[in-house]
Amino acid sequence: MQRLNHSRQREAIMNCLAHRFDHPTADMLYHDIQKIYPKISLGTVYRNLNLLSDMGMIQRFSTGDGNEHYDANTQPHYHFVCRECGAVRDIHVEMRSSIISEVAPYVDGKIDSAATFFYGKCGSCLNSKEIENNQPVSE
Amino acid sequence: MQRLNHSRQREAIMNCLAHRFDHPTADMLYHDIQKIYPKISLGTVYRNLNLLSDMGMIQRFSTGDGNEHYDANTQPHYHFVCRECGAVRDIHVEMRSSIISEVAPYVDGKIDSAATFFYGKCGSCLNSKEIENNQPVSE
DNA sequence: ATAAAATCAGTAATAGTTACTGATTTTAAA
DNA sequence: TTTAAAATCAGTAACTATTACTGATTTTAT
Repeated sequence: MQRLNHSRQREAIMNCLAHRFDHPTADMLYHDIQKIYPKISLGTVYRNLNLLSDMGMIQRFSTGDGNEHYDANTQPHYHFVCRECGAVRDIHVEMRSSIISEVAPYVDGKIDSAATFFYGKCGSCLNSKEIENNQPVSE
Repeated sequence: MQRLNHSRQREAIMNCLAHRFDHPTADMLYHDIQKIYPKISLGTVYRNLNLLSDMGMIQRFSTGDGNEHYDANTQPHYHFVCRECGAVRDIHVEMRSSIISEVAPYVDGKIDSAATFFYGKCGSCLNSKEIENNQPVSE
C-alpha cells in the first residue's frame, strides 16, 4: 500500500459522513460536500470512500437497492432497511456478538465479520399508506 | 399485476437455479441456460429472475461485490461470503428465528424479513494462501 | 525552496441492469 | 381446432453506479 497524505477533500468527506446517520450513498455525500468544495469530483468521493473503508475507518455495505452505502460508525450494529422508501436506519439494540463463534463450526473457512439487515416498511411509510387509505381517491 | 403465462425460458431458469447451490448471478445463470436455449437473451434472464423474486419464488440478495445473487431456497438461512474469491455458501445451521421479534421493539416500522451474512476467507482460499507461502517466490 | 509522491478535477470507459421494439408464443374463448 | 388478445421473447439501445485514466495541483520530506 502507498503512503497516505493528508487531503482536505478526504477530511471533508470523513467529516460529512460522521455527521449524518442515514447511511448515504456516494452520490448523496457528493452533493453534501459540494457545499464546502464546489469543484469536488464524484470520482474523488468514490476514491476516498474506498480508501477509508479499505483502511477500516468507515463501513461500506449494500442493501439491495443497487447502491453502496457508507457509515462512519464502524461498531457492528443492526440495520433496518425500508423496502418502500429505501431508508436505512440504525437499530439501537445490543447485537448478539457471540453469533460468529456460534456459526464458525459450520463454516469451511475463517469468519471475520457479520452483518444483519432487517427489511420491512418504516414508520413514515406505514403512516403515509394509512393516510392514503383514509383519503378519498380521485379518478 | 398482470396475468402470468407459462414460458419455457422461465421454467428453465427456475430449474437451473434450483439445481445449483452457489447463489449465481444473472450472468452465471445466463451462461448455464444457453446450453439449453442457445438463443436466450440476458434481458430475459434478468426479467424472469425479477419476476420470480417479486413473486417470492426465489430469493435475491447482494453480497457487496456489486452483483445481485439468486437463490432458489426461499427458507431463511445464513450465508457465508468469501472476501477473496467472492464465493457464497449456505451455512447449514439452524437460524435464530426469534431475532425479528427480539429486534422489532427497537424499530420504528414493521419488519418482515432478516438476512445475515458472514464475511471472511473460505477454506480453499485459506489453503491456496498457505501453499503460496510455503513456495519459494520467484523475482 | 525543491522535488518526488499523492491527490485532484474532469472526463472517458466499464459493467450490471433495465427499457424498448417488433416478432413469436401462450392462453382462453369461440 | 381456429383465432385473437395478452404475455413473452430476442436483440439491442439506454441508463446508472462505479472505476480508470490524464495532466494539473497539493502535500510531504528533504
